[in-house]
Amino acid sequence: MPVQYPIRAVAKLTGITVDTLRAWERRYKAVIPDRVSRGRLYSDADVRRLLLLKTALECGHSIGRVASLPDAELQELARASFPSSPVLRTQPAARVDLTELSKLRRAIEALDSTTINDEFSRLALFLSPTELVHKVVLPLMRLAGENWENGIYQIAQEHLLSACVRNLMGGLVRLQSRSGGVARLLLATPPEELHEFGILSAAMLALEHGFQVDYLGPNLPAREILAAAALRSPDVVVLGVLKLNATPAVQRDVDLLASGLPASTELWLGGSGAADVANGAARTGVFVLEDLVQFELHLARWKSTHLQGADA
Amino acid sequence: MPVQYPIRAVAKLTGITVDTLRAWERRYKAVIPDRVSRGRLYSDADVRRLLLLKTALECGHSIGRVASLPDAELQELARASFPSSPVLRTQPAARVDLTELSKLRRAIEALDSTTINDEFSRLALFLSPTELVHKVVLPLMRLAGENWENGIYQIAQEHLLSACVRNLMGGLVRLQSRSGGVARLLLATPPEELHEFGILSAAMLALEHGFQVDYLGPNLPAREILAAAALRSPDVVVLGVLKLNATPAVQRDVDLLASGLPASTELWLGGSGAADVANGAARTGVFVLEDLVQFELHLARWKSTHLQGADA
DNA sequence: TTCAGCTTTTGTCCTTGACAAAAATAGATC
DNA sequence: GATCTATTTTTGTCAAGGACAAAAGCTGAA
Repeated sequence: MPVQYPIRAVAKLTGITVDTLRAWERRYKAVIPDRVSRGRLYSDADVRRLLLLKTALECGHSIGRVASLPDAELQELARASFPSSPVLRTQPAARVDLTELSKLRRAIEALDSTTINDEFSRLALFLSPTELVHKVVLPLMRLAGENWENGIYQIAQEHLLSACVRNLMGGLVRLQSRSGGVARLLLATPPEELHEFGILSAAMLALEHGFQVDYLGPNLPAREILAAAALRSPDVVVLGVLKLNATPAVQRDVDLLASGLPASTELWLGGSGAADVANGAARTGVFVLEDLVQFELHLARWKSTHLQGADA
Repeated sequence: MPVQYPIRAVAKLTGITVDTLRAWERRYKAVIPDRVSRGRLYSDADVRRLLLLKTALECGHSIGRVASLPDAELQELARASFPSSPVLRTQPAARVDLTELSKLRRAIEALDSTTINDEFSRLALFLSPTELVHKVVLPLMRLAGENWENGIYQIAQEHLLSACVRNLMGGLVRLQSRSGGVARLLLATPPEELHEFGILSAAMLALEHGFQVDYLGPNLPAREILAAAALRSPDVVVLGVLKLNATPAVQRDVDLLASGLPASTELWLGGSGAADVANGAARTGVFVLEDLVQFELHLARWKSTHLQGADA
């Protein structure tokens, strides 16, 4: 059941004027939407193609040249982000250029949310979700984390980047939700945690490994997390605990979770402060994962032990 | 020297489609812009009149009835129906929205972010930004706000809904970013504020009115906001101050902003606690806007007085 | 009153033609 | 060969008027 969009919706979706959409069709037959008695109906594939065409234009090509190219070539073209002449294209562009990241970095520093979102969606056009996570999002977040520690970034930058990444996450969630999902994870941090990056990165990684993710965000008291767990009945609750010296309040929150969650639900504690608070929580199914590498390993292990069949 | 706008700029400025603008002129001669060799040129007065017509429509009048009224009567008409909570007016509205909203409400209660995002983006295709804001986002937020006070909703629900609305905003930002926008707004709340809803709604409304919006999110100390303002050099800084009894800390933050911002930057304080903290801030360009209705009015006023800049 | 049917209103989409700003090309001069 | 100007092509945007369907308004009957 192919979803179809009327022209105005496509204009919204792609940011291309209705005038231009019609002109492209009339002159170059860039896309040929279905027609009903009154009006055009664009398919998902049409919209994707239009987005590709748009990025090609942004790379300096002219519509007349690229309008009739097949989709595959357009995709390739989008990879070559630089407006160099198509002939001189020397890079197979298998990986993301450093300049891409520096462009994003500058946008973050300048609090320029428009550019960040634009770049993200551009990259999402030709990177697989896996690549997107590993080559763009995680490096950026690591970088941001470091800069934060060095006092270069400020809260505003963290908020902004987090918001944009969550944006992206929304897209990934939609892709993932089709294939059933390996298992359901619920992620949050208790109050008093300074950063959202860690738990957000974890959420991205889990998504990318095919898990269903409920990302509740930072700053949630244990009572709330328990209530959410009751609603969503996840297989695992992941708690980000970054602080090294846990306050009694945080300790109590962790204990509350450990004892309040049903026995069938595992509790994973992530972050450098995780080991400290885990000691108090005597309970099976509690795991300490000090960094994202351990977290990812654990995800893989979980998959292999809890799944017999292969997944997509 | 009368600045004049081409039709597309007017469409962006007023939120009225180019088709509709032409139809109104053709059928009712609602406004008669100047003509040059090619295309219409609307004056500031024309734009103001169109804005008045639009508010008249939003008050339930039909275009055929009001199109030929003189400006003064339109103004009267808008004033007459505005003070009685124009947006919140329990309209006959659409019955469809009720089922839509209840579906969304269930999704929020169940913390089902996938469904929320899907519904939002689906609605965004068929509703104009105006409708989206007034008929979906604001009612939901109001509902959520109430339920929060009654203890039905919890922090998790607020976080989730805020995140999804921000997602939506991201989409609007991209659409709006094209033609420079009317003016640049920077929105945030100081620390200790409980809710993000108010300032988030304000951001949506501003976007919908064609302003460029930098949404920094909740919980930002004045120092950060000042730093961000230095980076983005906005025309207006909007600060959400919901709490009724301002703590000294909040008061100090507001004072810091009032004195730290350049003279050319206005400071708008929104929320029920705004009046309290504004007293201390002796400075021109400080405005107190107690609710979203006032905020929207102020936006419209700002547009009609400051409309003179060039556009792309 | 309420409700089914009819009429008017009104927003949106269509097509074709046109124009101007920008880009590309060609030609001329140093 | 390089630089500059003039001409052609490309391409986004606007216009006019016709058309249609969903919504709103209106009618008369139950």
